[in-house]
Amino acid sequence: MSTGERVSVKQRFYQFAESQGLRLTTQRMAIIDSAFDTKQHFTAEQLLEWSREKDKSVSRATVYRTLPLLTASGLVKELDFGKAYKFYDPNYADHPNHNHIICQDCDRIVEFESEQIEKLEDEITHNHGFSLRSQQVQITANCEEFKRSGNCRNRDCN
Amino acid sequence: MSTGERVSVKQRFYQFAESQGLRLTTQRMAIIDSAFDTKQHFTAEQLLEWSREKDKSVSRATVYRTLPLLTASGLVKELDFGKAYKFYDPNYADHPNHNHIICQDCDRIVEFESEQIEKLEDEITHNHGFSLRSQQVQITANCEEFKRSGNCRNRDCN
DNA sequence: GTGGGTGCAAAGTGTTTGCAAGTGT
DNA sequence: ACACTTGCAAACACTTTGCACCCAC
Repeated sequence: MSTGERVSVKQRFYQFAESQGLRLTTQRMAIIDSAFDTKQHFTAEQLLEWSREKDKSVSRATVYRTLPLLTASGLVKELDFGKAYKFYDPNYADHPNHNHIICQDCDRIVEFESEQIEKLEDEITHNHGFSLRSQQVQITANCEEFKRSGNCRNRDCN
Repeated sequence: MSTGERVSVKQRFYQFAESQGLRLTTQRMAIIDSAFDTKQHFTAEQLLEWSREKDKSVSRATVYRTLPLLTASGLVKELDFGKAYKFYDPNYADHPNHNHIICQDCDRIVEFESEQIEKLEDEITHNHGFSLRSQQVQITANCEEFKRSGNCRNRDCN
């Protein structure tokens, strides 16, 4: 939650970029900073918008060309919630095994971790003769509160 | 695994169709039969291909117009494995909470169930103030056997 | 200086839709 | 007969790419 934590993730990406010999253009820096200055899940379109606030010259093409670099670093994860567009999650550096509850009422996405589920997944995977590489749990849910009152306390959470 | 089981799922869809007042055109029947005559996960394109084997007049548009009917019945589930196209799984009638291991080496998709994971998911969801509507676990895995020998015993499984 | 990076616009890809013609009930 | 369905092709929405120019190293 601290700012220091965030900065360090960004720094980690810059290290990754350097190790790959990637050039640090102003456009790339605007995109990278936008991606790691938030804890929200974002879409390509949102990332473009944020990046343009920092550097008006950023084009959609460059955003799409930069996204694979972000995911290749392992610091951002691509998520597919079944919509036409993908979401990107910048919180995997700190919480590499977190999962998601997607509320159908308020469109909120809540993250959670469970060592017990991780352990079971690992067991099951090995029992089938595989080794686990990555995992993902998506829970689609409703909140009763929203149904009753037309509002939802989870709206404030994020 | 018995044929009887399969037929009954198909019957269940026909009941659903009737209850919704859907007309049973020859095209629809070709598509429905194709969907429920397999236990494999399929894409829209594969479903079109199978349906055309039964009735050459089936068009891509009709397949795409029928897929939402299949999922609306609850007997087929739409799955997103992060590819450009979606997969459809006709095994949800018998195993409504099953999950998937996706092997990166042999592209095999293995299904599994775990009451323990279900229970944990339910707990976690309620603890966050939600009620669970549906869930989905996707495990991406490697099989060591394939890496060593260039082959994979799971290739035969399905 | 030069090779990687960029913006633009065109192309791609899976999916959806308007419309006139066809068909199950 | 009438409303629901269909095939076709055009339209869509998101993403990718070819190309000439640009700029970080």
